[in-house]
Amino acid sequence: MASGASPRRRTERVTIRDVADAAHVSPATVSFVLNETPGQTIPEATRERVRYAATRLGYVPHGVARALREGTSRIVLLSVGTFRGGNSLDGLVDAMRAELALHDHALLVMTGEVPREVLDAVAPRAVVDLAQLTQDDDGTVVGTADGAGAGLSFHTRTQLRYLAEQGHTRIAMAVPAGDDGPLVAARLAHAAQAAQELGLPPVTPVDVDLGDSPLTRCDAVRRLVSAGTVTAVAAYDDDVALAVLAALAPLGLRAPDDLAVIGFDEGRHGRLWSPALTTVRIDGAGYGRRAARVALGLDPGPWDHTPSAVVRRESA
Amino acid sequence: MASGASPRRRTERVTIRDVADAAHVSPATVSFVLNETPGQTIPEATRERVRYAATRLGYVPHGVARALREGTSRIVLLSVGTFRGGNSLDGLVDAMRAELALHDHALLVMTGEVPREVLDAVAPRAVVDLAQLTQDDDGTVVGTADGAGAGLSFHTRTQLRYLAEQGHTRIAMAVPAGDDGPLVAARLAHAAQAAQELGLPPVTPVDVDLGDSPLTRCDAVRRLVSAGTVTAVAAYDDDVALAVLAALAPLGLRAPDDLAVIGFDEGRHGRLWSPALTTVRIDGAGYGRRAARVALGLDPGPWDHTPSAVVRRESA
DNA sequence: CGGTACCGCTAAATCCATTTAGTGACTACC
DNA sequence: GGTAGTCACTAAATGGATTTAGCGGTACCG
Repeated sequence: MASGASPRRRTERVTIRDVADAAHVSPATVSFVLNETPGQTIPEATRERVRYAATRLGYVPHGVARALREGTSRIVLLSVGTFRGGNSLDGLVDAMRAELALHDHALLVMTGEVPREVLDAVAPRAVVDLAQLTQDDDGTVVGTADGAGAGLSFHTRTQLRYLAEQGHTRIAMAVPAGDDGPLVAARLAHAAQAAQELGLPPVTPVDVDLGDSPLTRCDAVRRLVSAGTVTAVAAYDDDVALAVLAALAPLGLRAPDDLAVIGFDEGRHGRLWSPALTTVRIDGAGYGRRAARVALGLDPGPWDHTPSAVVRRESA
Repeated sequence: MASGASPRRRTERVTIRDVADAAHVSPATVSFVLNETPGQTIPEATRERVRYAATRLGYVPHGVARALREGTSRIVLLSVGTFRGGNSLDGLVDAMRAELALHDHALLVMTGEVPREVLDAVAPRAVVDLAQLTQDDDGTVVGTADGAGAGLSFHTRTQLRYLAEQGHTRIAMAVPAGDDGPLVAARLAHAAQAAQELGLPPVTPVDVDLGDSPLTRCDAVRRLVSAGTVTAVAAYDDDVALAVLAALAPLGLRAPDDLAVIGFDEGRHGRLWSPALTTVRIDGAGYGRRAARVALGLDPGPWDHTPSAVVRRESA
């Protein structure tokens, strides 16, 4: 059958059949060779023929066909949600990509929710949600109790420890107003835990309005300072920290003397500010590698993150 | 590996065959009805049966299978340089998504280059590069001269016009040092063109180092000001503008009196600065809609972007 | 009445890689 | 000699939707 009379080449695509024909074997054999399928006994001479033909023709397996057969594509989706600004994300993505590449997978990074149509068309091997990943409680998902969650809590401790070392004990944590996402909750929880471990009194949560109203921001900060309840603010991230710094100036206050401010997950703007923002630099690579391995169902291996470091500048 | 449980778990997926059986027709008929394939004569009674069965069973066509058959998935890939671009990107993405949804397509946003494996696994209908519209029908690039380019040039003119209205004639354009990307080149070209149209002398390009070296930044800015060659700076984007502002302070200079500074594509930080950054707000929606239509091979229709607006604050 | 046109629908091919079941040829061992 | 086992490889099924070719029937035209 399949009378070779009319090879209707619709596409230019080189298929496994082309390789098979060129190497004088069947498509099955080609698949076995190229995938190094275990349990097949194929002499080196044949393997060589197949590989040579594949290379010569420039054969690349059709990802879609493979996905149909295998059930999922060799893609992992990373959903970064509304995660904005943190520089550690770059490192995380790079490391994740590298680790996935070792296992013949690719990484697709998306912002926000993953729409069903995308899920359906891409059929990713796994979906990693950054929010879940960083969640403390051993998630249903990729995060494990001693995994990323512990990592985040670790970095929050770094942040608070620095303030404590500077002599601060009455500390607030500034979080973006109106954000009830899991990341905010996680940060507050980690702060509470870290405060306890460091022998500090509980941190006060403070909402900071990141919107267009400077007045609201100033209000929140004024209340903080005038009440004299706190001497330092650990911010949710660098953006929040900058908002706090921006609110200080019109009040005639200045960091770090009137209020020490430390950011988190170093961004690109803190450096430019005056006073320059002291913050915490997080190396995302460890998380990335780990997330990749978990996503593929592999043993994540030992925890290997680089300790977070305080970037000491002027604001704290 | 780590499993005795049968991996042969049949998927619960409802296929077109299930719908066909339930509606007592063939899969072909189901396909015709659900896709409203033109040229088929199917009585309303049958259509109703099919649609009812599909709804009742919760049938969703398998994107991968469809992509295999059709040659491409119903996904359009948008490749952006970086997530941290201007805010207009949000509007652009939203509008693009909406327009694509009208045609039963989904949008996938990626940072940076699209790796070949992803291209291969997703088989997108088209790839849109933010810097240059490209279509991936057969790998050919279909950048349109009056595409995003014309729009960008329009906004650059808005930026320069504002400075001209404030009485400035000697103007520099600050671009990120070390970035030789197409966007930078385009901005400079547009600025040259706009200057000519506005009857201004040519704008001076200035490299601004966004890296960790404040000294370099200050140098560049000092040269600008002390030479007295320019009185205003139009920045490549808000980040560059902030870097310029940050360089002014240690020199004892202040915007807008010593040097007027205007940003571009309003970001989130300019508002916080002192002096607050005057910038240009761009509505990305028009571009998004257009990009979507071009990607699908439809008539893009007339330009429908909202005119860009100057966000007047303090720095210019 | 023969021809044709259309209606309503279906069988089967197609897209491409993977994988199961198996075949023919050969060797090994009792 | 016969059974078993290995080797080297292949045919065919599989995944699910789309689409072409076409079938049996009715209606209409000349």
